[in-house]
Amino acid sequence: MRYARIPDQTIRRLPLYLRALFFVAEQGQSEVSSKDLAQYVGVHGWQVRKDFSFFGEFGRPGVGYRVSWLTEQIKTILRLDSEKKAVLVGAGNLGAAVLSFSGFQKYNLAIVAAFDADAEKIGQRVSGVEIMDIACLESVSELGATLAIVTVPGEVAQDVVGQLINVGIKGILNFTSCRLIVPDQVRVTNIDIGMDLASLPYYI
Amino acid sequence: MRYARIPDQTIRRLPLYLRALFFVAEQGQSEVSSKDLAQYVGVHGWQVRKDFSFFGEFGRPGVGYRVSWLTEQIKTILRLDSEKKAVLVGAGNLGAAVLSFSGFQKYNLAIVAAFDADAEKIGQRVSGVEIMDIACLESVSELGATLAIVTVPGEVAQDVVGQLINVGIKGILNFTSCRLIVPDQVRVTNIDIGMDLASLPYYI
DNA sequence: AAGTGTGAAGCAGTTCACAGCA
DNA sequence: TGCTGTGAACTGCTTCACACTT
Repeated sequence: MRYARIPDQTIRRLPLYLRALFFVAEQGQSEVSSKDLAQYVGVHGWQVRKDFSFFGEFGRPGVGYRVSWLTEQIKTILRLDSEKKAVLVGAGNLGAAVLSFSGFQKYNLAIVAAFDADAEKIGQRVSGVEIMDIACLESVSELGATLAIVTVPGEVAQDVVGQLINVGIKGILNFTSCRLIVPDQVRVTNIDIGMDLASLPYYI
Repeated sequence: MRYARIPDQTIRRLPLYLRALFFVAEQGQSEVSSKDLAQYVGVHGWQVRKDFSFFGEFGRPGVGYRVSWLTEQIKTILRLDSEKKAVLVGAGNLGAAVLSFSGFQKYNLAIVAAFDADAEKIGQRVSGVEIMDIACLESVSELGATLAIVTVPGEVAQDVVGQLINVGIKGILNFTSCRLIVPDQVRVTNIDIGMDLASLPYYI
């Protein structure tokens, strides 16, 4: 099944497997079976094995998967084998909370700069990252950042995103409740806290 | 097609339609076509019509959908026609950012209390919500809250969630990077910022 | 003329069952 | 014996085409 077209759903599960592998490694395990890995992710063993089978033969029958090696494989597939740089735009409450978040490192991600329009905030440091003037957004290309986290007010989101694309940003994590219009080569992931909470009552 | 079993994917799109309807209403439109609504959500018109067809006949041929009426229908389906109460646990950076978020109201959601373990924070008010001692979590049942937002450190997440379920919480918005183990009647939505950002490099 | 509602076709992802390997 | 890898069956969602309504 190697080298076939990879189902989108499989790709979406890979980060979950990676997170589970971090957890398994912390427990001190060096081998893990598809069944155990599946349990941490909330799927079945056959789903795990099928997903991996699209990329090659990762495991050893009768034994399972070597945790460290599998981790590297998935990191490589997800392009997390080399460090990726991200910038944050909008250093309000939510932006500052994201800057203080320490969980990016294990994915080889680094926030290298933050931007805001508020003169009060410019020059200040939040969690070791200096807030720069949003008018200086062109410096993003020199920093080599390809990812952006957008935590600005909704009214300016589309405008900011247009500028980000101009300076070479290819992936956007959008915390505003606006649908962003971007060219095909740019990927957007939306996190809409209000909508996510509003999705729950249906199921209860 | 009315009264058939509703596809899960359809349910997941309903909050997106609702958000789009809020936007359309703000523009002052009172009617909207499936094609226009689809554009705001990023799907095709036939998808919108098919989704709505599971619930009944919502539109008028040649005209479109009445914005206000359709909004009410979707709110009813999603159980957002009456106010739902939520509590927040963990008033750190991220928790405070969520408390200051003003986008819950239009979904008929209200954060009625916040909890933290830090004695320094207890008694303080953040965005009009008083921080209470996490030891007093049982007061949640008196408040009538059924939803919870969990922004505590990962190490205590599972423990906190166990307590929340004991006091009647049925839906959880989980911001920690831990998989929560909950009974079948409890629904969890996970937001893992690190993992979400880590998903982007594959596509670029 | 414009736009909805839906049966049927097509496609993608999930699940199964089991052969094969350590 | 235990666990992986995978063709084949199955399931469910998406897409289409068009009859029907205003």
